[in-house]
Formats: sequence, C-alpha cells, structure tokens
Amino acid sequence: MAAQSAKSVAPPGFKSHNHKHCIERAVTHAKQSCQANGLQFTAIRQRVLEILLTQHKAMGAYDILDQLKEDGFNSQPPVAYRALDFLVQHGFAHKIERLNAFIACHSPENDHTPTFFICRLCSSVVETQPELTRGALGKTAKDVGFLIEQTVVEVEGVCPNCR
Amino acid sequence: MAAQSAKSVAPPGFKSHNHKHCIERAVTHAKQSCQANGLQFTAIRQRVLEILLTQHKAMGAYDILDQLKEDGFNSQPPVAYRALDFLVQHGFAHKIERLNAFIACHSPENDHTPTFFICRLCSSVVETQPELTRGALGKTAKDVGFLIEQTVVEVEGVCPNCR
DNA sequence: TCCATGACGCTATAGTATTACAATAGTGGT
DNA sequence: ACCACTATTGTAATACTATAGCGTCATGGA
Repeated sequence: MAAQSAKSVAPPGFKSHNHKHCIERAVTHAKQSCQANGLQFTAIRQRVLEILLTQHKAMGAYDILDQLKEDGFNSQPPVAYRALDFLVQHGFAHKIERLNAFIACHSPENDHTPTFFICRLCSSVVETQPELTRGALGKTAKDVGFLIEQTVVEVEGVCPNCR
Repeated sequence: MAAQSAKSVAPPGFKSHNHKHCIERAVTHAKQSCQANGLQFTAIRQRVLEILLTQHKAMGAYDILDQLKEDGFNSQPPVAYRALDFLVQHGFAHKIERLNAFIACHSPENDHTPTFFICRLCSSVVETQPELTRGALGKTAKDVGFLIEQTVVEVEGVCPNCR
C-alpha cells in the first residue's frame, strides 16, 4: 500500500475534492484542540494523523508504522499504537473494527457517533452521522436498561463509484 | 475463562432464563436447517456451536480451541476457524468485531441484521434487532448511493444487571 | 470407475496488539 | 534554578488473532 499524492484521492461522501485542504484543516484543528485542552500534540502524533489523512481509507497500524519508519521515526509497534490510541481517544481518528484499521476523523469538530460505510471493492471508507441511529439504538437501550458508552456502526458494501 | 454450568448463566435480553433449553433449541434448529439446505452439520461444527451456546458471552477462537482440545478434538487453529466460519456464514453464530470473538446467534430462525449490546463489566453480549437501525442506515445509504451488504452494529456500555 | 467437491489433519507463517521497563522530556510548585 | 511529578518515548519481548498451503479422505454425480 504505497503513499498517494495529496490531491483528489478517494472521496469523502464519495465525491471528489481537494484533499490537501482537508489535511491542513484537520491538523490545524487537532493542534488547537489539544492546546485548548492541555494535551500534547507531539511530532509523532501529528505525523500519524497526517498519514491517516492522506487517504480516505482505513490504514493498519503496521502500514502506519512503515510510513513512520520512512520518515525517520521509531518503528516499534507501540509507537504507532500509542499515537493511534491518543488520536482515537480524543476523537481525531477512529478505529474501524471490521478492518482492524484506523482512519482519520472526518468531522472532528462535532461530538458524534459515527457510522462508517466501507466499500468492499475500492476500500474507501466514508464517515457519516445518521442521528437516527443514535435515536433508534437509544430507544432500544432504554427499553432494556442498557447504558451506552460507545457504539460501533460499520456498513460494508459497494460505494456509488464502484457500482 | 472456565466453562460454566448449563443453567441460568448470563441473560438474553439481560433476564435470567433456563439456559439448557436454548442450547437444545438452537442445536436442533441448526441441524434441521443444514439438512434442509444440503449442508453438513458435522461433529466439530455442532460441538463448536454447543460451546458457543454455553454462555451469552463472546468467545475467542482460541478459547473454543481449548474446549475442543478437552473434548478430544483436534486443536489447530484452522479447526476452530473453519467451524466458526461455517457457523457465521450460515447464520448460526456471529462475530463480534469489537471483541474479535464469536457468539451463538440468539434467534437464528429469522433473517436479520443484529445489533449487539456488550457489557463492559460482565462481558455479556445480547443480540437485539432494532429494525429502526436498518431503516435509518438504509436511508443514509440510499442518499449516497451505497449498496449495503453487511452491517456491524455493536454497542458497548453497562448492562442493567451491572448498573 | 473416474472425477469433482467439501471437510478435515497438520505445519507453518502472517497479521494485529500488548506488556514491561528504562530513559527522557514537559509541567508546575517552591 | 531546582525538585518532584507526570506524560511521553525507546526498546525488546511476547501474546493474541487469523490465514495459507497442501495432503488425505469421504461423498456423490457423470
């Protein structure tokens, strides 16, 4: 899985776009958010986020590790996992359980319960927020008395571009 | 993780119940379903299903492998994974992606899109079917033109018994 | 009978993730 | 400036999860 150019990679919302822009935007946001909350947005963490942002696909921890290695960072597994844990914990990235892989958060500004659409053919992953899900799940949870702390909603299929 | 007695283990729908009954029922159903569809419900497959049915928790493939070993079955990883693949493929079990683990299907009679509620404290897993989810996701998918093939919906939190 | 298919036995290996501990760097109080 | 404290990183080792590949055997159809 080679690194790709920074422009017009896979689509967010399955539509083409200028990619460089969303990288800068997300990094800037993360930086500010960390500063505001007393978190350390270290070089490794920033670099991992940037790597994730280069594509709208989920990347395995070891793919990221390879990238880090090329950049002269250390390359033992914990390096990647620690950075990923940090990013996920603070909402700058998500784990796609179905793929055992990670993806940059597409709209880190909002507090949200994301739903991911994963294309089986081109491997693109799109993050959406159908509030309905929260509502439907919330109702079920309330009925049985379950306290929801985290949700994983991942849909697998074929994206519009591949159909 | 030791095997538990066959009665009143963790709750389906988080309520106590006679557990032995649901084991028999599920095994019988699987047997008949396989026969009706020309599938081979072999000894290994049956045993793996039974093992899964002994608890309303998700079990790792290697936990199952250990059980199989005790029963005198072969114990190389593929043995468990093959049986699990079969069970999942034909709807007799599900994989809980969040836990990298497997659980017997709670209502194999219906074709369904299950939602799992996972208790962080007692590890029990309950399968529900909030049709709403399908509707909500379906709408979003339609909007973006995505063809849904499979969905993973897993909710993590605290079950009513542990609150 | 011959062959195609599906299940299983078995070995090896790939892929994902964590534990543990030492070293270092950032932070806040004095 | 100094210290104590906490967070982060460096590094090695290991645990956990999953699959590939190939040989064997049983079953059922042409």
